[in-house]
Amino acid sequence: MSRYEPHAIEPKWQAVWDADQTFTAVRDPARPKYYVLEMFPYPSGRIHMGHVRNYTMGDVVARYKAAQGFSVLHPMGWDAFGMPAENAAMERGGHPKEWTYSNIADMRAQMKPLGLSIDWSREFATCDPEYYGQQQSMFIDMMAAGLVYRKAAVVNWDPVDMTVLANEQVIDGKGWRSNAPVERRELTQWFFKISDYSAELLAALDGLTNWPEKVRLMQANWIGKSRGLQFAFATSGAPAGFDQLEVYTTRPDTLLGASFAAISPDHPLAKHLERHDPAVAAFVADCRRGGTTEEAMEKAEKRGFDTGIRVLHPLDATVALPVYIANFVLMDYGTGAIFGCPAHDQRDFDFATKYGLAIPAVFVADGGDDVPLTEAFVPMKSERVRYIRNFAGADIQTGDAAVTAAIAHCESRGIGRGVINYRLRDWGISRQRYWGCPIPVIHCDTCGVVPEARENLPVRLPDDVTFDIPGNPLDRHPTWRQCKCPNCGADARRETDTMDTFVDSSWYYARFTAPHSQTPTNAEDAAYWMNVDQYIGGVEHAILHLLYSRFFARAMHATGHLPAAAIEPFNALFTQGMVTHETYSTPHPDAADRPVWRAPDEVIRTATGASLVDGTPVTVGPIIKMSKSKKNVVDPMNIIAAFGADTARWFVMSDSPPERDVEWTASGAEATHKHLSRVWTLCDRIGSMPEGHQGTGDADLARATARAVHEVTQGIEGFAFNKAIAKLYEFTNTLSKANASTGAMKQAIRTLAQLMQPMTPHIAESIWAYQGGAGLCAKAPWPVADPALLIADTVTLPIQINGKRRAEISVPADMPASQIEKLALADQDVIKFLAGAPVKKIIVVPGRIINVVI
RNA sequence: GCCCGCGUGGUGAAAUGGUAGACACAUGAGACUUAAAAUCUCCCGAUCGCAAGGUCGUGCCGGUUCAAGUCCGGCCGCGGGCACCA
Repeated sequence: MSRYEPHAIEPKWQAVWDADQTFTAVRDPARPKYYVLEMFPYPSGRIHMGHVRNYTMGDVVARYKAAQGFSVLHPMGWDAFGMPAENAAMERGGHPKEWTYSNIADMRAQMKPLGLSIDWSREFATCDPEYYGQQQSMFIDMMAAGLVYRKAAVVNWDPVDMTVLANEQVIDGKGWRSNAPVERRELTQWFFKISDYSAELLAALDGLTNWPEKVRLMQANWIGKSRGLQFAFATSGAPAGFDQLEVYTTRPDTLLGASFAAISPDHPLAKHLERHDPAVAAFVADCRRGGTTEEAMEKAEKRGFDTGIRVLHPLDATVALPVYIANFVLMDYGTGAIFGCPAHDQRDFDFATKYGLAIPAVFVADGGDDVPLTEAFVPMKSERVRYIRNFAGADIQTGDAAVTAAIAHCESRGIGRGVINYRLRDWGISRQRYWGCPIPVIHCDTCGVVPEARENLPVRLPDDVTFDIPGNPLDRHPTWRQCKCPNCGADARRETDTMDTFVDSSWYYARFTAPHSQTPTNAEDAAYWMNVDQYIGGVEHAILHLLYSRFFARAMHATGHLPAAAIEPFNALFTQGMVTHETYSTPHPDAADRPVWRAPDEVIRTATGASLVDGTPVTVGPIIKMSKSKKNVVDPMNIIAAFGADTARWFVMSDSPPERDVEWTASGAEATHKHLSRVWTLCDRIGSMPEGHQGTGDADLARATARAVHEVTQGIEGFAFNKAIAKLYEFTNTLSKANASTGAMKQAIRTLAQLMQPMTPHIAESIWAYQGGAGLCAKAPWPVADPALLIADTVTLPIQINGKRRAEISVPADMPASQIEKLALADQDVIKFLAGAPVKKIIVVPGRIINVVI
């Protein structure tokens, strides 16, 4: 062995693993399986440090589990559909397909040098027709199972680009590309019936005990279960067919505070009135202007239109309430109609104030008076209230009990019923885009909307499209739309919407179990490999991707593509933190408030400050997620070129716990490289020890080795890679100072190589081979610590007097507490501190501590 | 507004209720060198002290306990998620 040269050893071992097919996943019924998956990347063309961290984590788990004897599946693929490819085509010309596949080739080439234990034979991209064809086939199955439907839905419409925009693409109410004011437009869209599964998706969260609590909570909030009363107002003056108005409320206890009713502009009654009354039409049209984004909603002033219709209060038929069309009432929650209780709901209060409606209070703060309100009184959890218009029971004080009593009371009087409502809405998957999976349906004038025939799948995207004009290229393609109805054979038109790319990523984990199957999945492979045992990715996917995947697994089970055991596809989830870096900037020559961002490799960083090469002072800014816009990115390729993959892998796993953000620093990367060099030198030194060398430290070294094995194993098992690495530092330091026999030293460094292998596989293989390890380190069984060696024979116990540490004694580990007590009280320091004071109590925690209380 | 999480040295961080700061980064001192780099060694929470050692110290205030970074209550600060959801 000479110097540590990662560039020599890393490609060498990668070639060895390739030739050996070390990481090819094999369905082996004799062994337990382990499926580890990292969220697959979008092929932007460059890998970044976040990828390195994510895939290294997965790789540590995969390599560790393989060493434990599991049959491991660790695949990689590409989430390859989506808008960036179309944007690139619009900006630079070219074709999304070429752009995407060339990016995939680039990124694969950047990932391979990391030495990840991936089974590349299972690789696919979601834009492969072999993949999206299977997706189309499942779409048709889901249609047959009643899980797909079409309905008109309101979308953000960019009138210049003639396209639907996602909410994120609407900035200040304008299209991000066209800068044109976005309109709300009603389009007929395809939906998945995820809401059928609301209750189940919520209830099953309880079983996901190996998911972060935070993610489960976010999903629960997203599904948004609420309990309330649904009842019908009797109307007067309403058009025929609208003699009842259904409303939903979570606060039936405030029913006596009703002063108006309001319906959504999209409510059937509003739509009916719109057709007959130009004033209503104008108001409703006005409501529809403006985007559907959060900001647009928040800024929108509450506005209403009095329809002239009245409803009778269900508890007091002498009270008639006006019915408004109101812009703040949502059609797709509850019934699209509400009763307004201004005294106890801020929105209703604002509305009532604006339109001069009554504000009758139902309750007041306990001890308070029924005085006119200046804002809605919404009691906090801790506040007690006194009902002044209580209809349901005598001494109801808390919200929940009041609601329960109110529901029971109303039900007993025949007014409505208690219902459970969910916030979760059906999943709209239509996108008016080219670069996505075509929705495999056909519009026929006689048969209506029918699924494409199976034998015609995949419905392929046409290659001859252009992006020089706005709109969906599939819409204006000269021939692609034309087809025959699979039902009657008449001329028909293809659907030109494509699917949301979240559909693609909702089942890729299942496809990895049989990536070349002629059906979406293969029963034996799915049964063997599912579920994903460990899923790893960013917390930004905590809601949508993971919820859609949970729904999709259920839908795949319902349509016979996954076993019942796989309806929760991810047994364990880990959400890793981001890779961050300092930001650097210099003043802008013209605009002082606008900094010029500087990349780390332009900046010379010292302990006290930073400057450019020419001496220009640089402002060191906050440590934030690496991003192109702030230029605070370090290209993994540069790090690999400078120090090798093992250094990059070790560094991203050390110091910070994996769920937290990790800051990339140049000094840290260098220090990691130095450490690996020291390990290399140590290996060299041990390798050149004379054969029969004897030392006095064999027993100590054996104990240190056992402890290292134990603690590194625990660290990896518990996703505490930073702690595992700290133990490896400790063990390396111990080993380099040890005075033991040649055989013991060699044994210890082979174990060190094995323990390092999940993190730094290349240097581990080199050490393993050099020190006479059998076969590949990657395939060697994980070391097991001898439990006898983990127990120390003597322990040092601190002695506290009244909780303050004053002395310590060393005793045999198995000494009984009574004897430790005597020894402690006989200790010179203890006697000095007691100064003759009587001992009230003495606590001996064996192996831990002694506390003397005086 | 609602729901969650987090506050420990100059820095990243450790710590089944039981010796706070393991491990590492940075800084400083030293060895080697003509010199530098590389490498190696040592110090490294604050404060008093020549030292031995003492006192204080995990955002702030209080509580439980023989013992609290850890448990409980109340503040302050930071971060995340959701949000006209009736």
